[in-house]
Amino acid sequence: MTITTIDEIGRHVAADVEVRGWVYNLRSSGAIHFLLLRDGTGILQAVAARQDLPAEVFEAIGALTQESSVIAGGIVREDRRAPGGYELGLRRLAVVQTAAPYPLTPKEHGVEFLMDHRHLWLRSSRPRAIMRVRAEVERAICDYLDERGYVRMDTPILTPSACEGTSTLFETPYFERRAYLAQSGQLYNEANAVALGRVYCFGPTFRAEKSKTRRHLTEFWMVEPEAAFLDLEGCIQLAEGMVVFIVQRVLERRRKDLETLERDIGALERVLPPFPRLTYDEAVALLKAQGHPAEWGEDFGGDEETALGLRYDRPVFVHRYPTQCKAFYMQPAPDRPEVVLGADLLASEGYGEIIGGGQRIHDPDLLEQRLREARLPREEYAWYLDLRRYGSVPHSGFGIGIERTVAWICHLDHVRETIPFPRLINRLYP
RNA sequence: UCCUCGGUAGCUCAAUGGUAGAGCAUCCGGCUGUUAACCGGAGGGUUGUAGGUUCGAGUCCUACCCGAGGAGCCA
Repeated sequence: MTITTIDEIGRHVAADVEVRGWVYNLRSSGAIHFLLLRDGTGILQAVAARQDLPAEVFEAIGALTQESSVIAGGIVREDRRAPGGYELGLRRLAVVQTAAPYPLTPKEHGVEFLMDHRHLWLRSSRPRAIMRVRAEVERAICDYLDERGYVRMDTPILTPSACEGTSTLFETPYFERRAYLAQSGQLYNEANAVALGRVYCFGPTFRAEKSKTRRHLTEFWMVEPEAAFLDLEGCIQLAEGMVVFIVQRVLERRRKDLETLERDIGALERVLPPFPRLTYDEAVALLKAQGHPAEWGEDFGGDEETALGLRYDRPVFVHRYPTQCKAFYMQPAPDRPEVVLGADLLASEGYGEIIGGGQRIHDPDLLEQRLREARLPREEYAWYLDLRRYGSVPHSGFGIGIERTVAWICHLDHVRETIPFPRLINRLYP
């Protein structure tokens, strides 16, 4: 007798095995019970025939409730009538716990109810598939960067300054002072990149914006690579290679989960280099031609990002945004200071921005000037300015949002399904 | 903060201003190959909250609360 998981059940045909898991569903026909078991790796039909089991065990199976935990033993056999092609002919069954009436029935539920029961909802097929894709995306990103000599250096979550930009931060007491939850590892990454050459951080970020849209969370995860001696072109190539690598890896290792989600796999298979590139100027012209009220100098809204992303069958880079709508540290183009050497990557199928980044200012005088123009307190940035005083070099980096990337790859309606316990403006429980 | 839509049984939803119902879930019974199984029966309600109009309000009016979608916002 061997203990096995459901995903490996096919290796044990005709063997006596034990499966440990939970009751997903029970159908009964009087003298035969069909018990669907799940164990986190898959779903298996277990069949209990009256003649094969002691009467009390047969009765106990018939009385099982959804999500009761059990240890089931029996003979594995192939059967075309069974979901998945294999089933377990039950010989033994021990009930670990009989579950109370389970709130999530095998019927449709509304968003609010599901979100209130997120701790239970995670047991369902769809969230399980999404979580496996998310884990694969995270691992692919780390593998891609590790293979290219990038060193993971985690940046602080508690930070002293509230004045990094226009975004609203979460504030928290810090002994006798105040601290703020990080909205990016960007600035610290730049210090790290000068120390180790190529680095990345991978952590949660926090934004206290009152955004209520399908692409915003207040707590989300970002990977941010940063490299010394990297220009905008190198930065774009690094980002393009990463996105292609992620998609290929998910297609290779998590195809079953994409099928569970009924994802159009052909659309993902078309995500190959080179990605189209538009300058911001070209993007504005295209949007105007389509009737969008895009004005030069304004950042794109959700509708504009969606419209641009829908034009191509793979993600599109938009680069050289107006200096006025981007962060103070973005490097102005040498021949055209009204635009910066930055690029955003807009996902295909209308999913909007998944990557933002570019080249940073390396000239100390220019950085001081931009700090003044942005009315940021110089003393808060003394250490950041130091990076330009001691061996400053051109450098670049970008941030990729995990949740938006997973939502795009899984083709989900909302980023809240890409993280186990999403934090939204009106959602802190569970 | 603004706009739109919504809140009825544990869940998903019905109900011309006139007796609050169905499916699923739960409980009882039936069925030896079920596929969100099926068949029969039972229990289950302060219709988001507070007012108002009316002979009579789930339904109409006002305010508030909660949720969804979107806008603004979002280095």
